[in-house]
Amino acid sequence: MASRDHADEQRFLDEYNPQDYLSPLVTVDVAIFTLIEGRLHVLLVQRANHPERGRWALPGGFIDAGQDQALSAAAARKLRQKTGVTAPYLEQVCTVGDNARDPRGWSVTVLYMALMAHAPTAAFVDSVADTRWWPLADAMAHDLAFDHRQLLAAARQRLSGKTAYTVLPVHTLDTPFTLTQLQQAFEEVLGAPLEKKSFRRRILSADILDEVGEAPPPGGRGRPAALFRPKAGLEDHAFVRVVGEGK
Amino acid sequence: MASRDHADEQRFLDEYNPQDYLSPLVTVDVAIFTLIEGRLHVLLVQRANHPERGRWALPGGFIDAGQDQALSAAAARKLRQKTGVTAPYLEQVCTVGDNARDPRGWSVTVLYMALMAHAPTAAFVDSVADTRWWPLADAMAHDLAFDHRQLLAAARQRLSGKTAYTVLPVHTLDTPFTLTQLQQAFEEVLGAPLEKKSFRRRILSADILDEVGEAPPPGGRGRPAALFRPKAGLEDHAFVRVVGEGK
DNA sequence: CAACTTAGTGGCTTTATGCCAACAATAACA
DNA sequence: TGTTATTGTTGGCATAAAGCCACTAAGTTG
Repeated sequence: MASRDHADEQRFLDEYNPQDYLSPLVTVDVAIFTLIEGRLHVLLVQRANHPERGRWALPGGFIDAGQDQALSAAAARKLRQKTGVTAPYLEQVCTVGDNARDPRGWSVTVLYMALMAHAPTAAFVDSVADTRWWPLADAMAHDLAFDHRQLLAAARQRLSGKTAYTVLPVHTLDTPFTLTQLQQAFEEVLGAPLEKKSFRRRILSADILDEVGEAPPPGGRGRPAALFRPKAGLEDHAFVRVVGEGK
Repeated sequence: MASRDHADEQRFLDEYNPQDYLSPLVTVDVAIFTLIEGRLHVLLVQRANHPERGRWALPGGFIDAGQDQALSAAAARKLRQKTGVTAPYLEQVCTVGDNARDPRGWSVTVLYMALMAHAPTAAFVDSVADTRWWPLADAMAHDLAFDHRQLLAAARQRLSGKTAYTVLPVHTLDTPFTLTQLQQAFEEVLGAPLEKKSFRRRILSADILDEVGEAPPPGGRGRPAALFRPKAGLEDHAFVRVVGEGK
């Protein structure tokens, strides 16, 4: 009976033709964030094809059934094509699907968020046509393709939300970095100032950074600062309490 | 030029035929949790069709382009069909997609998690064929269809993770409830005992419940307990700190 | 060496939770 | 009508992690 059922299933699969069923369009989009001169930026691409040709949009597109083993691989591929980066911080944010967001009909997009340091990507991004880093506020104010404005807002919210109890902004910095730089990254992401002593105590007592030397002070003025490098596995670290509830 | 482009796009859309493009299969699955006699249960359905016929699986299936306006509507529909419940707590968990999870080829599933009280659903669920509440541990130990074991694990993890800083388990109880019942729901979800005083202080000072009377003690023994009903908007409440870090 | 600038710390306050013991309200029972 | 058992509720101090603010440290510039 089990084997009978198995033969049954085999026959079903042999006769199965994907063309017979109409699936929604499935895309993957990535909101790639970085810090440039201390400000949050997001990577946008000007659409070369219909629909919404000419509009700026999040990098993304269809899944390549031949190339992509899984959704996250598809997201990583899009990201690699636009930035050259192969191992960024990459996290799934959410999936949006309905019959109105794309003129072609029912469509589904899986949204990812990525973080990376700017310096190593700058040259590559410059070389990719119709692709550039936008200051986040400008991007949010702009009229993006499809529902990408909402997608961007969702990614941004995930970023700040998670920054409250993790060390996500680490991934937007070049290593090594100083604690002041890290704090500024947090402040930019959270959109609010943090208290120096509390911040340093929180980060240092979490034991997630290795001290790796000293940096000359920025602008040549002031005391040199200790440099740190993230320890392995720090993306898993979750604080028991949220940061920045004072004032 | 703008209108030229617009006409251009119109022509593109007129000529667009979805059949020309091969999209992955898209399904929506829902992990529906409830408490029965204090223990976490999940709703499973025995598959009536190939593939994986006869295996138990999470309720779910294809999007109905005619009926479903959006992904969340599709999830709500599946849930309504199996439980009769129209307004449960429903949250998107994640989306899994690859070329190996379904024998028919590249497939994507959007996983939702739902919470509901048991009593109002019991009769309806009983009346639906091939559908029943499984104790969570049994379900996890069972050989479910496709990758539903992993999906179930992901939903379960979201549930306990979020319970640490919200009041999610409220949605698994009939209203009104006592604080002891709520605490027991938390403990079952978290898999660890909580301290009575801390728990009560935390919940009460959050000001998210309305006191609505008194309940006779369970089993007729002991002091009667105050009854509470959740205030509107309590799903948004997030505590600044995680619960249950002691011992 | 004084003035300025940025990094880092001391130490007290505040907030939220952990912990444990006491107290309160009911039912069953002697 | 106590007495005991059972469950709900609260008091009060200890502890953990943050907030706050002033002060010290280590450089540069002139």
